[in-house]
Order: sequence, then C-alpha cells, then structure tokens
Amino acid sequence: MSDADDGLRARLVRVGVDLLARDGMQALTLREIARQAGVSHGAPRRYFPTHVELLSAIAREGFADLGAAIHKVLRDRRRDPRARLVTLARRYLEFARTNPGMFELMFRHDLLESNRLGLREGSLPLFTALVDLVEQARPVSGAPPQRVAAALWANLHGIALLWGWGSLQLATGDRDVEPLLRTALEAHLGPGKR
Amino acid sequence: MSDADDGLRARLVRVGVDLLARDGMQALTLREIARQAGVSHGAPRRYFPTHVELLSAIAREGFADLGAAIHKVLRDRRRDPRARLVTLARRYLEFARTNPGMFELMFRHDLLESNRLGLREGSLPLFTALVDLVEQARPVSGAPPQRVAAALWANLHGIALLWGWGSLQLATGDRDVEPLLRTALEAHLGPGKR
DNA sequence: CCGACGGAGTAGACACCGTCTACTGCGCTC
DNA sequence: GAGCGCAGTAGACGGTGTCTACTCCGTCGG
Repeated sequence: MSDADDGLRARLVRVGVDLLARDGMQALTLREIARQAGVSHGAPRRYFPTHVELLSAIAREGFADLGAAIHKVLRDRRRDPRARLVTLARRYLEFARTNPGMFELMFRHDLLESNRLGLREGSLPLFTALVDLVEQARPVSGAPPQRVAAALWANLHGIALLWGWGSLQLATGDRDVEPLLRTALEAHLGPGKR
Repeated sequence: MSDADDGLRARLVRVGVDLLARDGMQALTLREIARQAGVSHGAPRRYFPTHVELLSAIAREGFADLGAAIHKVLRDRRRDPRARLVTLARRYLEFARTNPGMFELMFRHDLLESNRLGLREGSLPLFTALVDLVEQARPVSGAPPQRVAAALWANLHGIALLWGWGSLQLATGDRDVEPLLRTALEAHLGPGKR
C-alpha cells in the first residue's frame, strides 16, 4: 500500500534510487526508470520536464542521506571536535563505498542541474559547520580554517574517488581505507590526542 | 602535409583531442569525430572496434602529456625535493585547469578501458617516484611514505576536481588555487623550509 | 597484361536514447 | 449530465553506438 500509490513523482524517484543502487549509473535512463515504474516513457515528463531534472531529484535524495549522516555527527556535542571530524570523515567514505552509484551521480556535474539541488543551499551551511569544527579541533595554525577545511574536504573526496576505483589500494598496499584516512586527518589536523 | 596524411588512426585521435579541447566531453561522440575527420561513421571501427577504445586512445594522449609534465619535475635533481613537489602539484592543477575536457575524460572511469591505458603501467612508476620524493622531502613521520604520497595525491586530485567546478572558491573565498595548494602541501609535508 | 584478392572506407539497418506532440480516458465541477 | 482539465499513452523525430553487406581500388601472381 505504501509502495505503489504515493504519486508517480515520488515513485519515479524511488525507482530511480533503487535502480541506481542495483544496476549503476548506466542503467539510469529515463525510459528504463519509466519502465520499472510501470508507466510509458512519456509519463515522467509531466513531473520532470527533462532527464536532468529527474536525475537531479534522485541525486537530491543522495545529498539528503549524506547530509543527514554528516549533520548528525556535526551537532553531537558530547564528543570532542577531533573525534567528530574522524567519524564525519569515516561516514563520508562509507557513504561512497556503500552507495557507489549514488556517489557517482551526485558528482556527475554534467548530468545535474548544478544550481539548487541542495548543493549550494544545502551543503554550504554544512561546510561552515565543518569550518567551525576544524577551528575547534586544530589548536593553532597559519592558514585560515576555511582553507584547512576546504583542503580536508578535497582530500576526503579525492580519497573516496580514487579508492572507489581501486587506484589507492595498490598504491598503498592497504586493504582498508582507515589507515590512509588517519594519515590524511593527521596531516590536516596535526598529530592525534596523545 | 603533416596534417592530413598520417593514417586515419592517428587523425582520429588528433581530431578527438582537438574536439575535446574545443567543445568538451559531450561533443566527443564517435560519429562527430568521424565527421570532423571527414570519414563515414563506420570508418573508425577498423582501428577502434568500439567507442571506448577510441576514447581510451584519446585519453592516453592526455596521460602522456600530464605524465611528461610531471616526470620532468620528478627527475630534476637540481632543486630540493620539497620544491619539486610544489611544482609538481602546481603542474597537476594547471593541467586540470587548462585542459578541463581532457582531465574529465581521463578520469571518466566508465568511458575508458580501465586496463592498460597507461594508468596501471604508466602511472605506477610515476607514483613510486612520488613516494621517493615524499620520503626525501619529509624528514620524519609516523606514516609510511606510500600512504603519505597516496594521501597527497588524493588531496591534489580532489582539489583539482572541486576547484574545477567552482565549489572551493566560494568555500574559501579565494580567487586563486595557490593558497589552498600551499595549505594542503604544508599539511602533508610539514611546515615550509624555515 | 590482366584478373583475383584483400584491406579501407561507405552506407544502411538496428535497437536504444531523450524530447516533443497529438491523442485518449476519466474524474470533477458547474 | 455536459464539459473541462489533468494524467498518462503512443508514435514520431533526430541522435547515438554497433553491426553487416557492399564497393572501390591498389597490389600481387600468373
């Protein structure tokens, strides 16, 4: 009951998310989504005038998931800033690992309407929160915290990407990302608590 | 003379590289390349059985260029390791900035034959050279140099990517990558000469 | 000298894609 | 109960990558 009848719009997005998780990006055609949703290939057009808008709606789901996972860590005041940054980073990499298709879509700039999409509006406050956290976690440094946060974010993203297609495991010889992650974090935040 | 008659194979690759630089990834269809080369859409098939193989040949050109730019820096023994790492990083980012289409293609894993392509065979020795350089440049640390090198590489790549589509300039407020690059390098290699 | 052969490129078909448009139901309102 | 409007259908269009049948033309063997 909750499965079929909540409007075609939502169903299309849901089908898209599932299809993406199951068969990856290359299966995520407009016509295939419509097929899986049991409607004709012209039906999506009423809700998503263009393929890009449908993909963007699907990606928005991914951003929401990732944002939720991260925001939860950001606002957890019980643990010290550094520990929160570590788990935040871990969540990011884990998201990329467990949702490879979604992660790919989310940053396939050419397939998304780069405006809205909660990438400007939704992730900028998230970034400023990251800046705060970095500022708290890193006692003192020459560089402004925004730059450190940006460098850290880029590092995280790069690791997620390169690890995702296997380049880094044979470069490092590691089987798990964790050591590399620790190395990167220590680089940006200074040595651990001790 | 050197322009037209060096075989269709080479011409297709050359046309592809130009087209990619001029009109970006989305213009790089098999048929368009054939059109620009002045042959029928079936002609490329004799030399590149599949679109993926043609794209891979084009990307290989990019890897060669990037590799040449980087290798030159790696083997320049006149400057100290740290300075070499800085220019290496700068070259990487500059390549991404000046050849955005090629850079995109080179890491569009889904469009390339992920084997050969000089990404395994060609860039692994390049990576070990990077490891050496890191080892020389960084006096002492807990993490093995391979991990540090991997983290650095990922950081570089992430910066190139995120900067490329404008996410980082409004996060940092910077107009140039250089400060961010310095921050990242200092993070991974320790504070400057001093 | 000339006929057969083979490689290089052509041209058309196929299935699939995203978009557009004319159309059909069907429920709802006046 | 008649009309209207919206949701979804179905087919066309131009584009794509792949496949295949074909033509052309240079080269080689007799």
